[in-house]
Amino acid sequence: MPLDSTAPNLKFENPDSVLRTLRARGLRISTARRMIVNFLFDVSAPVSAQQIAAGLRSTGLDLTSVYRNLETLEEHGVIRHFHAGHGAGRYVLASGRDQEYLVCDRCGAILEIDDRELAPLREAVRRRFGYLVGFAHFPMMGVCPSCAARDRAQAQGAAVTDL
Amino acid sequence: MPLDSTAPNLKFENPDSVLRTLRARGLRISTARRMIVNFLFDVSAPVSAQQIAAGLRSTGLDLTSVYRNLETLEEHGVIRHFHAGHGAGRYVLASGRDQEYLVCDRCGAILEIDDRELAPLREAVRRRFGYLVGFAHFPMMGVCPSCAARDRAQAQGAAVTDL
DNA sequence: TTTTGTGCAAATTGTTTGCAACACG
DNA sequence: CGTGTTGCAAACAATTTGCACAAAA
Repeated sequence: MPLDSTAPNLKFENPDSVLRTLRARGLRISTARRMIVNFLFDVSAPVSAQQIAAGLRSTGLDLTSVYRNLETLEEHGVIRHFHAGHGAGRYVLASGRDQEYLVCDRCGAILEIDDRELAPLREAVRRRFGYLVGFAHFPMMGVCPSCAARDRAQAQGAAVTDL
Repeated sequence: MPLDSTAPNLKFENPDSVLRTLRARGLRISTARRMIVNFLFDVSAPVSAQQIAAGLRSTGLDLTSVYRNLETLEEHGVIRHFHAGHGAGRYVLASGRDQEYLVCDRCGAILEIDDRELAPLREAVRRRFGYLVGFAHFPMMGVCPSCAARDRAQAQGAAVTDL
């Protein structure tokens, strides 16, 4: 089980199955709720509350309602959120799998990783330092392959220039 | 070299050596500056701007000045800062070593680690995912040994109760 | 005396809260 | 119809910025 699990990590095929689940759990299906769930299905990538509100601006949806809905959706296990470095939290639909993340400091690229892939790494940290780490809520931050390549190219250029 | 290195990572024996360095770099030694440097030496632990301002409240030091000084001190390589999960950034004196951190989600405990100790781990991530990760600016977050022990104790108690 | 640095007020970003009106079931 | 939800205004926390004044060198 992942460290940050509070609510169950459910999996949904489509927006309606999410809404039905919410209904079954005693929540009402407001238009705001429906729009947010649809939006998350459409983008199918981690987005901020602002981005959701912006994407749904035309409908007059309020940022506050976005935050409140994200909170309830997360409580009921249909979404999750994590923090990609500085800046706003990112919300994603639950996938049924336990995912952790690798985020690029430079370009913001997000690499989703099945938590089993990082199990050896977490285990190594546990053995060495006694900490039970997790990268689902606070991802590992670093430089992605393409930014690293760009860095190397620049270093190369600089070296030539330096001659 | 650590990923987040911008300014040199210097090492100082005492507040005055810091101040002399700053002076040598053309900065003025204001009372605010001196107090902040002294404070960082006194606590010798990662602290927030608020904590610094609070610790020096009696002197009428303004939070804004704390932030501005921390910024210049960092630019000149005498301090560093990192983000321990939610909440305010933490500032520490530079140590001459490259350090990374492990932070407890629950109790906030901070474990300082020489970056060489995490080199194999970073290397494993690089090989497997291509990302060059670092834990100096965004530490690994997890549950520290004592919180984990407490969790286990509670689980034990719950299990007994559940009978 | 010339900059550099300071305090104070105000703006910014991300997020939360209080409350009256509203609408789902 | 009743209570879960909404929008709006306001509060909040962390941090930044503008500006006139103070103080190092």
